[in-house]
Order: sequence, then C-alpha cells, then structure tokens
Amino acid sequence: MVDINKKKCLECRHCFRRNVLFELLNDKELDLLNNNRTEVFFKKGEIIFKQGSPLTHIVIISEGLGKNYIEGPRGKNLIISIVQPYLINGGPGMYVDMRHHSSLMALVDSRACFIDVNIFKEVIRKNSIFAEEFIKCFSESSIHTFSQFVTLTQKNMEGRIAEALLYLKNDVFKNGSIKYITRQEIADLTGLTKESTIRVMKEFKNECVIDEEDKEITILNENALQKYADLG
Amino acid sequence: MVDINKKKCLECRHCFRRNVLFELLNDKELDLLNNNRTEVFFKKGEIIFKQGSPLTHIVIISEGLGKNYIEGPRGKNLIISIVQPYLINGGPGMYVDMRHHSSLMALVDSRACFIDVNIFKEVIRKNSIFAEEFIKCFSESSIHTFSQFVTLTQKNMEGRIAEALLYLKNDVFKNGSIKYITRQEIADLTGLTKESTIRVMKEFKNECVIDEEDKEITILNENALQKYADLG
DNA sequence: ACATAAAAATGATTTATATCATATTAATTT
DNA sequence: AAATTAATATGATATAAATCATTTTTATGT
Repeated sequence: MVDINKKKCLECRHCFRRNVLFELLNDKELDLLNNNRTEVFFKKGEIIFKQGSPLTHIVIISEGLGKNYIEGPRGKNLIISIVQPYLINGGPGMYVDMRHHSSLMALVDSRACFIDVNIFKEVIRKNSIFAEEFIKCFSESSIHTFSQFVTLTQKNMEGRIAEALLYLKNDVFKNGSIKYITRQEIADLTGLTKESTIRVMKEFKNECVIDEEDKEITILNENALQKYADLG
Repeated sequence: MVDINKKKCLECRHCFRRNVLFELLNDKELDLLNNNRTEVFFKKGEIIFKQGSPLTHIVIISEGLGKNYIEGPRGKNLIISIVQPYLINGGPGMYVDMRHHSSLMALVDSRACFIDVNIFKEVIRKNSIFAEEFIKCFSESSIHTFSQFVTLTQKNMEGRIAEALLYLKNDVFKNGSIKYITRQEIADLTGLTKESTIRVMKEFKNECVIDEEDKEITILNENALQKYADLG
C-alpha cells in the first residue's frame, strides 16, 4: 500500500498549478476555490463518490489513484477511466440533474480535494478562457469514451485487452509499468469476465508481449499489442 | 420520401428560436451567427459531415432527420444518436483537434444549416449563459452515451433492442411511431447484426409488443418493452 | 505465524450471438 | 412495365466468450 503524506494541504495552489486548467485563474478566483474546498483521505477500496448520490462537489485526487466506473443494472461495473492526480472529476450530472452518474473509488490510499460545485460553476461562468479549457477537457474524455465504446462493441477479447493495456501504459501510467490494477478491473475496463481476462493475459505473457513481476505489468512488445488492437 | 420546402431560409431566427439554447442570445449575437452560416440540402443517404474530416462548421438540421454514427475499424457502424431538427451537431472535436469524430448522414431528405465554428465558439466565449446551456446539452448527450454504453456491453439482444425502441419512441419520435429506420440501423444502434435484429423484432411482433405497417413501427406494449430492457 | 480472505489460474461445459447461405418481398431506377 | 437493387426474412451451423466448478497462489488481518 502506498504511504501518503497525511499532513493537511492548506493551500490549493500547489495542486491547481499542476493542472494547466488552473493556470488560467487569477488569484481572486483561486482564493474563491481555495476557501470552498475540503480535503479528505481515502483508504484503498473506499468510495470517493457514489453513482446516484447528490453531486455537491467536484473532486480532484491530489495524491493516489482512482477508478471511475458505472455500476451496471445487475452489479457488473464498467470502468470509464482510471483517474490520476490533478484531473477534475465533475461528471455530466453537474450541469443536468446534480447527481453522480458514475462512482469513483480509490485504487490506492488517496487524498482528494472536494470543491463546491456551485463555486466551481461560478468561476466557469466568470472566466471564459477557463470555461473553454473545461469544455476542452470534457471533450477529450468524451473522445476517449467514444473510442472505448467502439472497441468494446466491435473488437474481440484480445483486441479489447490490448487496447486497455495500451491505455493504461500510455495514458495512465505514462510509459511506466502498470500497477494497482487487478484482473477484475481489466475485465471491467473491457466488458469481459475475469476468467476471459486471465486467459488472454496469460496468452500475452506466453507470447512475451507482456511480463509481470510483483503485480507490476510491463509491456515488452507494444507493436504486437497494437497489432492485436488493430486486428481484434 | 419526404418533400421538403426548397426555398432558401434567409433568416436564422426561426430555427434558432425553436431551440431554447438560442433564446439566450441577443440580436447582435444572432446576427453574427446568421451572417456566418450557409444552408445546404441533402438527399436521403447523403453524408452531411464525415468522420475524420475538418470540423469547420457546426451543423443544425432545420428540416429532416439524421443519424450520427461512428465508423468502426472494419466498416461496422455504431449509431450514437438519431438527430432531429434544431439540435446542435458540434461534436467533441470542435474543442480538441478540429476534426469530426463521427459522421452525420441524412435519413430523409433534409435541410441543414452550417454555422462557422469559430464564430459559434466566439459567441460561447462572450455569452456565459449560452456557454452554460451549451455545456448542459453536451452533458445530456454524454449521459445518454454512458447509458447506451452500459446497455450494449451488459444487456442481451432483447434488452438492447427494447432500449433502442424506447429511445426512438420517446426521445426521437416523441411518442409517435418510429419511421425511416431500417433493421440495419437498429442493428447499428444496438451493436447486433441485422439478422439478430430481425429475429428479435419478429419475436416482439409475435408477442404483440410492437406492430409494423408501411414501414412504421408502433409500440403496442411499452411495459413489456421496459421489462425486456430491465431484465436483459 | 496462522487463519482467513481475495485474487489468479485452469479445465469442462454451455450458450448466446455471429456467420453463412439462400429466399422472399419491397423499393427504385430505367 | 421490366429490371435491378435494397431490405427483410429464415434456417443451418459455427464459434467466441460466458458460466460453472475447483484449485492454487497471494495478500491481509489477528
């Protein structure tokens, strides 16, 4: 388990400044957000916000890692994204029904910053450059969702797992090895069962496409993985 | 084929005023949009904009009907939504890479209004209420996409077709009968093959859940359909 | 260090859906 | 009106992936 510093972060600027979005705010706007935030620690496996519950705050993980997932009608989860620090977790409900349409769970011990959603929307209303950048982030995640949608509805098991591994390597762990992600979670990212996921992962291991040591998945042959993604 | 009035629409206000979004604009802003738009007629089956092409204009269908779909890696389409008049077809690319991430095709003879995307973004930048309403529309479509995503990855054939029929009846054709939609298109809405779609539709017809006359699908038993959607 | 729980692994079997092949009907075009 | 094309329908067959049943390994808590 990752040991996170439990000293309370008294100043938002540090976190904000690590997301380009917040560089667009002036001191007054930053102070406004800073004065309307709360910081909460979560242990691995704890739910940060729950699908269906009132959306009163946007959440920024300042340390740790989370999974953003939709709880399906019969208990099966669909992971929409793996959430790294400094990303804004608002969700479409904040402009529609003020409800969360997905859940966020800590994958490791994490620290999260809760900012009042009305204050956040006020800043968006007042700063059009910030608003535009916010729409841009929303759009990027929407493009990712579309591509995942096509993958899960049109590709075979190998193709889906390959896409998930490439996503984790390049977008989440930034070319480092893949950590803290179980087979069940890869299953929830790909819409497969855990058994099928295990079988495909083993196939990839046998073919030396990936390797695993101490729960860390390393991609040995990205080209092969890309081929699976393309042909799948 | 629907006969549409081919007289050129010289004034945007009529169309704009039928979408609440445009009620938020003042005369100057409406004029700005009006002076930077072009109107184009499309015949049934023609592509209004094509996935991958430069996104230079947002599109509003002022008369007719369209399908917004993603062209998958091996020619299989995934229909994201059926597009009615007055809705804004921007797409996430307009804030990311200025490319279309989906295609729009006319399902019947249609008239479409093209508005310069930079002018549209300028109006969003200058009118924060309009911007907020735009984000709201984007959010609503995003919520629909998420629910469709879960349906197509977790429900069986009957459940998926039921969801698609309920969507068409309630969201697209506003409680009227379902028209201009082929079996292949229902297949593309549900991620099934056309053969499977035909079989399920026939099953629904045999059970008197739906009826079809002159290519018009009527829902006879919405509760039964909802049950299929819930149990699927 | 031991007990318990969770995750990963594996094989046998089932099943939902796709694929293939072909026929029928309806819609366009010439 | 005939010819062509597109859409719907249907049956037989194949297959990818799920399900079920256990086992082994790894992690976590007492």
